[in-house]
Amino acid sequence: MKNDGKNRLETMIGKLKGNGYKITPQRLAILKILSTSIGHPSVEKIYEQVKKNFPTISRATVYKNILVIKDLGEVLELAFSNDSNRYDGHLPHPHPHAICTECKKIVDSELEILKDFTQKVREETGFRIYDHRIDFFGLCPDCQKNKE
Amino acid sequence: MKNDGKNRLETMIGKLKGNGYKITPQRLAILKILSTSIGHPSVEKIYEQVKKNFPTISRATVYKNILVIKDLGEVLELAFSNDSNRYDGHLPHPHPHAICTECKKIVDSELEILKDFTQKVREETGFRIYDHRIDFFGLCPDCQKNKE
DNA sequence: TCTTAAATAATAATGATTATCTTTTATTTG
DNA sequence: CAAATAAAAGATAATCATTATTATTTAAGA
Repeated sequence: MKNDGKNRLETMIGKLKGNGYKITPQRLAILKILSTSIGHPSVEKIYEQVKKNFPTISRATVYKNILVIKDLGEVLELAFSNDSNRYDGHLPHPHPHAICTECKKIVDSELEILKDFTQKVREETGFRIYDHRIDFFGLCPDCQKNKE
Repeated sequence: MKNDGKNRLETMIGKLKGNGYKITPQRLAILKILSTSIGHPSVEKIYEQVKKNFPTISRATVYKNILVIKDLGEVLELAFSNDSNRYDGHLPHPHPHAICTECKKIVDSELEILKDFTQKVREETGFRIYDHRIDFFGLCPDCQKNKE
């Protein structure tokens, strides 16, 4: 059973309060976006969104809030070297993604064989593994159509 | 049967010549390092190495050469957002890696189930997939020992 | 050997993210 | 409820790997 945005938001707020963080209006606005977005927004996207209600907000505020929420394990950061980071506050645990190289869309994936996979890597390399990053790159259905 | 460094080097040189690129001493030195290293060196590591024989070499030369070789598909680039890129000229096709978060060691992995994995993502998302990036993060055996 | 397009080397520019610092504000406590 | 204070916001500067630029040098074919 997946958490809906409401529950995610409450979880996030609870975690922040429990760790002594204040709930400011700007922070709340950022939390709302992170908890409800399934499109893996960038800082810029979040900034533009929040700006509608808080015209004086600074990009730095968005960055700092995301850092706090990330450190509490409530948002997954997908960092790219040549593009801005993208954030998933809806499914904050590592999971595979399909990334469209054309429109930069990012789609979640849930794969059962992932556990076997991790176990195999463990056996093969002797690493103690505690995180992963699995991205598949290609064309999403929309962009495939547009290329015809 | 894996290519040894020698064969890899010859393959790279052939591809460069075949595409009208000149073989300069600096370029050759970079090719040699890329073709023989199994440790996934960074630009800085390559730069320091080449500098021993070519004290006046510029970092820009290393960057530009890697770009050329990468565009010819002869080196795999592993880009990180908070760390320098790392390069694999030994196995230039996408494959899973185990990355030590302590010492930054990068170990190759060959996994058979990868094909099933990719097929599953294809079915699940409708993407036309042509590339992937699979990283497992953790502690390598050496760093596990040092933590005891 | 000469020619010329490409490569090198030095340096400036880029751009996302982080750091710094002052002002403002959420929350606690008397 | 007001005052105190620690944290957050906002503005702006700094960072740092990578890319772009430009003048000089050089590999390789004629």
